[in-house]
Amino acid sequence: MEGLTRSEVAKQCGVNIESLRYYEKRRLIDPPPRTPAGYRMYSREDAVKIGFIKNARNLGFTLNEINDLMKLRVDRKKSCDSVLVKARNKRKEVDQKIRDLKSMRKTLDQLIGKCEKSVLTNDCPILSSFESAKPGKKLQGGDHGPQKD
Amino acid sequence: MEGLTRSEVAKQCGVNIESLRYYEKRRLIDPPPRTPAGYRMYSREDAVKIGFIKNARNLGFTLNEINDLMKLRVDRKKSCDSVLVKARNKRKEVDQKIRDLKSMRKTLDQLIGKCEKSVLTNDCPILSSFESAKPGKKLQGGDHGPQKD
DNA sequence: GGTTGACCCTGTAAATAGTACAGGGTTTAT
DNA sequence: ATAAACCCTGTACTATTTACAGGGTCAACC
Repeated sequence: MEGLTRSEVAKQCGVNIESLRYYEKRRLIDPPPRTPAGYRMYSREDAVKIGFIKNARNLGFTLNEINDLMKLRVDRKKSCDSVLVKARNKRKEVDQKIRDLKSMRKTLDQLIGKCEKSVLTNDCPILSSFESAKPGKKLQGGDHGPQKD
Repeated sequence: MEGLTRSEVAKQCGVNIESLRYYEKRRLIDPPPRTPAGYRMYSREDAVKIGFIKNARNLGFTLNEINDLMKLRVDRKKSCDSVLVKARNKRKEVDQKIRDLKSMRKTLDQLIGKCEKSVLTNDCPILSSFESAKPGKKLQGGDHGPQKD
């Protein structure tokens, strides 16, 4: 019987053992086949999927969004259109996240630089990391409301 | 009485009204002063802080991590050393997140490209987004266990 | 002054994501 | 055969966020 046990997958992917059961319950992964004793046996593809989930979660995607991401594939049955729309939206989100993180990194670098030169600052410089969400500026039309499928 | 009400801050920062109470309970923000009737009145700095929290959450930081980030400042009282260590660690985390997101963006671009050309395929290209977490490769010594402060 | 609607307060409960644990079975090794 | 290290299930807990019920306050309008 080829396959990986729960703890093996968990170790390789850096997730908690229990999360695997949770992802199964949430239907992010298919229920893996079992050994005669009832032990789950994960395939290599399962492990890849789980690694992906772990990373995407770490980047702030919800499980629902991750499910969407994983369903993004070019399917013979459907036209590409819905996939394209979703992929482009995700791309925009990812792009914004990168910009925000770069901004944060820049701020951290400045802080580190000051620290190395022992320049004292009592205010918290990192708070000004995000130009995009600075309050006091009215957002025009940029409604960040709940995103639907 | 100068200040912003709960709903004003929530609107400006793009957070749910109720989150403000939660952040107060979790001590990420100081309890704001109240009007005679007991209404919370947030300062501009509160709003900046809340906007920061919102963004950092969106990037996958936990509230505890965000609290750490907000406490990063060069203080007369303490030596810079601990700040330096923390800032550098955060920088590393941020850097890794950027790398992961870039990898994801690349995959999305490939998917979009395929989709635009209507190249039909049934496997899910997005799963290969994260080279950094590819299972099947033994991590040597790189224990990604729980990160401590 | 009274009423209405939009706001605020509190406490509590739900939903999502993840973890922990109890009570028990299985595998492996000695 | 017995101990250690796994696995199973169900359940219950944390963290973060959101929703709701029951009630008070404010501004406007008649």
